[in-house]
Amino acid sequence: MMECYRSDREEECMTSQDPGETGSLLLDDQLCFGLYSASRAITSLYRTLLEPLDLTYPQYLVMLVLWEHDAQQVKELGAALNLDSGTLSPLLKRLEKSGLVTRERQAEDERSVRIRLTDDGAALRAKAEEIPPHIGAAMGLDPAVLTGLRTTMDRLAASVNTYRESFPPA
Amino acid sequence: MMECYRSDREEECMTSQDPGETGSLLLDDQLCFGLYSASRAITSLYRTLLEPLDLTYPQYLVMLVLWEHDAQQVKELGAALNLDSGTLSPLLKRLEKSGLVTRERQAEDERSVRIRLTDDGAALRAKAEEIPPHIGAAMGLDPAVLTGLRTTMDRLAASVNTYRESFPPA
DNA sequence: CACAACTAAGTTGTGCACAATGAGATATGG
DNA sequence: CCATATCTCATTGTGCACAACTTAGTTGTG
Repeated sequence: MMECYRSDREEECMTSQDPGETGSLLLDDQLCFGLYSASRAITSLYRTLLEPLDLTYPQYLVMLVLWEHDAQQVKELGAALNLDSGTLSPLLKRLEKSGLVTRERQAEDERSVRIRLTDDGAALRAKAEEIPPHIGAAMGLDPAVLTGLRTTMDRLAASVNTYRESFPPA
Repeated sequence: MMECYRSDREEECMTSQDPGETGSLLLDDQLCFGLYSASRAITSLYRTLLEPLDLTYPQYLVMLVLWEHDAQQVKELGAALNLDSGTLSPLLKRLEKSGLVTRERQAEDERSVRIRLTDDGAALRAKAEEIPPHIGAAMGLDPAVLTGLRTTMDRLAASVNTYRESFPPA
């Protein structure tokens, strides 16, 4: 896939020779597609690493948030991860069924549900400690590049979201 | 949430002052999560931009591949996009139902199915030309950074995939 | 107080991703 | 030749994402 693949009838390689062109249907998606591919590759690695913990990557993200700060509302988890209740509600039910969290309606505001780690959920943190080093090793980037990349990603997401929210421009 | 919250047993705030530290549960995911967020933000923008074309982002990617090179096998599309038939088969059926592609079994090898653009599918390219400029504007990165980022993403995906394929290391 | 506006969470429906499995076609070795 | 392995695609099942909608609770106003 990184080389130009031949179909059975023609060779139209060499399309990538137009570096200044950011508006073509060829080049446009090379960054977006690269990002999309990299994101899927990382999720795939997490799938392998998280299999012993019986967690998916989004579930692991929720656990990370809770390990940092227990007993949050669904709304707060959503704000932390940019996920809405349509994604979180079923995910949290699965975590509850796995015995890692509890879900209880708040007495003071019956609309909201507070998510708390169970003892098992809190204990799982120890096993999770083994994961970050693998991720670091897998990415194989030196810390400076890594830090810069994180900043760039944050800015990129912010910029893209701003653009989208003010769309259409008219 | 953007301030440092304490866990229930240690205070590991200020970890971002430890650039060599790639192994904590706090820091690890800041890059992976940033990537995941950026990828979703971009997909979300594509959703907005692609709505008039009645395409999803993965469908658009398939169309991009076909616009570059028509009449490919499912297997070839899969190689180009790193997607398997479990994802592509239903997606291609939806594109067929939309009238953008045709799917026909090859006579010379009854196992394979060749995907071809219809006239409508080929014509849609003109409308798609309007999309890349929006993406470029939304990302707001200068071309040099953009090119570097693309290279980094490719290397990252490759590195992560290599690591995952040779896992467990034993 | 009544009632509209708002909010938090859940539900429904669509469409990826991906593992696992299966069916049918083709290639290969004995 | 024929048994078996391999290949290509499709199917099934699970779990995100996300839009659109619903339900129930809360708040603000006249």
